[in-house]
Amino acid sequence: MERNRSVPSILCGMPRKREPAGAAVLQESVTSAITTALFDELAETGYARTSVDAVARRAGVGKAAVYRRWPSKQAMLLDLLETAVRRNVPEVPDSGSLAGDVRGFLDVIVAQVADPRIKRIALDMAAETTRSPDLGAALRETVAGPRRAAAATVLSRGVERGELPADIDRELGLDLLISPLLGRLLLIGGPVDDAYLTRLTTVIVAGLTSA
Amino acid sequence: MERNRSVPSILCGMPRKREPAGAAVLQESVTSAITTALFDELAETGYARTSVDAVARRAGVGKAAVYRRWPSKQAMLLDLLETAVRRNVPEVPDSGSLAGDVRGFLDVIVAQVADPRIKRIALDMAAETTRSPDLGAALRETVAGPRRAAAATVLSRGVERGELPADIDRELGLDLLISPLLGRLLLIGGPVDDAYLTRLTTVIVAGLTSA
Amino acid sequence: MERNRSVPSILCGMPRKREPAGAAVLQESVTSAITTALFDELAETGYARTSVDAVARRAGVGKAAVYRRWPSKQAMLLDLLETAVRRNVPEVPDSGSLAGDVRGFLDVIVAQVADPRIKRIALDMAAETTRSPDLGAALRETVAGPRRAAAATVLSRGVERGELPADIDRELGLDLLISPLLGRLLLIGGPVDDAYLTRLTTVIVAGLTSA
Amino acid sequence: MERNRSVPSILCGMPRKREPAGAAVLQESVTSAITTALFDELAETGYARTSVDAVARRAGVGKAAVYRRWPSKQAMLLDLLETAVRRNVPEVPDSGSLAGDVRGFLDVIVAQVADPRIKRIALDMAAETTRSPDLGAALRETVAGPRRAAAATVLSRGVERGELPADIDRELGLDLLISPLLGRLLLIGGPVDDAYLTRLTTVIVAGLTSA
DNA sequence: TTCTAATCGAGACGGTACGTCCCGTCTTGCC
DNA sequence: GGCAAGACGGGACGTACCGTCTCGATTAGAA
Repeated sequence: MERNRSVPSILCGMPRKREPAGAAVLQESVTSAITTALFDELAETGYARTSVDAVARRAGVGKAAVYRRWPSKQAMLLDLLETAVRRNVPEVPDSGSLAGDVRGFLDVIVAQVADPRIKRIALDMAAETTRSPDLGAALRETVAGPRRAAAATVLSRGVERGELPADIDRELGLDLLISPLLGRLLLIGGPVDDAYLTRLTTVIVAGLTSA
Repeated sequence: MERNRSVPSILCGMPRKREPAGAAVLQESVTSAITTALFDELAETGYARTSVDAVARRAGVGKAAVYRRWPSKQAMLLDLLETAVRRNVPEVPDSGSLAGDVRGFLDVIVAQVADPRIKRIALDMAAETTRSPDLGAALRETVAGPRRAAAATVLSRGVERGELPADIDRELGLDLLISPLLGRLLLIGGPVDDAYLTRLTTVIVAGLTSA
Repeated sequence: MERNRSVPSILCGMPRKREPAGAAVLQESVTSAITTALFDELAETGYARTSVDAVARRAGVGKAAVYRRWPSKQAMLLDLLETAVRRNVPEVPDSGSLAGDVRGFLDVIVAQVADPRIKRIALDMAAETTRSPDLGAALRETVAGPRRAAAATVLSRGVERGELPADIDRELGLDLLISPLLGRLLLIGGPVDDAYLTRLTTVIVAGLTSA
Repeated sequence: MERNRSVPSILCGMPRKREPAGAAVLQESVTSAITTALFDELAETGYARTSVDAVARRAGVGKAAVYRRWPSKQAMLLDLLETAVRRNVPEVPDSGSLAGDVRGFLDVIVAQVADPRIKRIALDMAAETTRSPDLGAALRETVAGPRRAAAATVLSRGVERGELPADIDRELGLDLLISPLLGRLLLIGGPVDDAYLTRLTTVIVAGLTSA
């Protein structure tokens, strides 16, 4: 039942307790068949048009097997996003300079959103956030949290090195590191190539220094 | 028949040509009843859970009246967004300084996304963009276009005043003006108050100057 | 407005009185276009699937033009049946013998139901009769009445000639003349050729004589 | 799954084969709830105005449950008619005389058409027959067939007893037994009481004898 | 090993919404 | 006023999913 435990409790009606006596256990083969089918279905039809029926059919699995693992279509999607995103926890190596660290951080973000499926689900979830505050909180904790922590490290190193003032506005700094790139990647949609990242790094460093 | 003409052709099957002879005409009273009902329904139930049946019922209107105007639920929503967004074309007065113009521009964005319904629909549409490139193009033209134009004006004035280098990277400049705030408003979700905007203005100006 | 006068008042919500003063008049060309289109539509799609919209479209006529003439789809159909049926009022010439008259009467019935469209509408109307007693009465008066009158003439001549007893059961006699053939034509559906009619004439005469 | 098997294949898209493995099965309780609701609805509103929505609502059942059993409203109605009609297969006991057998046969017909719902559906189906030859064939086989067989028995017994000539025209004899009464019951609509049946028996016997 | 309980695929269940079609009425502008 | 065109409110059609529930058959832990 680790599966359901990985979904924040807000998102599940009630995570099963269980395993009392002569119990059976969710078969991993079934779980992974569903996961694969879901990813394929998402890639083909998109989130809004993905149906549980279709996923189960594609996985050669009964619908009940899906609902035994996740309490709803949304929870299933969310769990998927989280897993995919968790697989790539941002880890920004100390490059020795603020500019290097900033560029490293940007590269990590780009790498993570490179998969268009991630982009889709992320946007869908962001949209859903406006309806469900609980979901927003869950996402902020599991998805945004680790990323902001990594960004905070970049800022801290800058302060330690003396490249940034000690009283820098952390909140604004984090936004400056994350938002411009994320906004372009998810909302604006223009190309994000090496040159762009290089110039973006420059202006972010300038911005941070002035903050 | 301005109604359907206002929807980009990609979004409707085919905008009606019409008015051959003694023709009937979509009644404005019905259109506005539907629009009102749709906005109310969106506010109450959210995009995903808004049904055409419910909108028609609330408007005291037959379902056919809806489908006579828009070819699908999606097209209806989209047209709505466009209309709402078009009602508030950004107009940044010349404040005499780059910092003033930047702040003015940020204020306009905040004002437009203030209505949480706009925020919802905007995110839903952004999400849909990842599935339908045509839709993305339409949105970029009608929604993003005017905003980027306003931002471009801010940059131009800065160059004229000598506050910005003449060879400034326009693309990056526009992103810097738009993305950080939009990212926070739509994706990150923290508070955006006067103090935040003031500090954001500072770092943007710093960033632009260095670009 | 003779048109609507021909529909029994039971079938129309309220037959127009009209022609009071500076009145306009329904154009005969439109009426006949509708009639033709209706017949064609019936022949192609059948009663149940015939829609007023389709008839009007085929006639190149506005729907209102139809509803100006008949209060409902059903009334229109009924009026049509009545007209078609009235065009061919049964007229059984005195052949000089009971057997000859009976055969003549049967021939008239066969001729009238020969058109499969008449058969369809007749059955549809019979079916509708079970729901609407008023319609039943109207049909009995305008459709069945004249036919039973013609059959009654056959019986009367037989009595006059002395071929039938004077106290013959008229009701049963009429049924015997009409039902067997009508039942076969409309309900059973087997072939009705000359030989069949000859033999049927024989048994009907035998039956009548014994009544 | 006998339900769908009982519907002639012409009427259903394709009767389900089924029961491959641990399969689900249409629940009899639901089927009978639908059947009851349908009969009630027919009695109240009549065939043409009976809607699947209303039947499902009255049965406390989802619309899908109906469409899982029958492919269309029409097929459902037809299956119903067949079932109702099959429940009462005509069985004419040997009364020892032709007149007695004829009267017995007439009584059976009257009994079967006594339920006005049967009458309605029968006429509706007869009407539909003119549009769909396949339906006509199906009805002739399942509905008319057994009745004509029973009538044939009456004729055979008459021949055996020497009351009828051995070379009697069977086809015409069957028509004479069935059509007059059916015509009156379904098409003409006058009263059919004991006296009427008595006299009708007399003329039919006379007709048969002369055939 | 045997028992036993939760698993499995399959799919029926009550619902809700979809987008289409038609009914009979109403509206608009031309004649 | 009639006319063609067609929008109107209403409501049924048949389809597709949702999330739940029910079947036998299978499988795996506890006794």
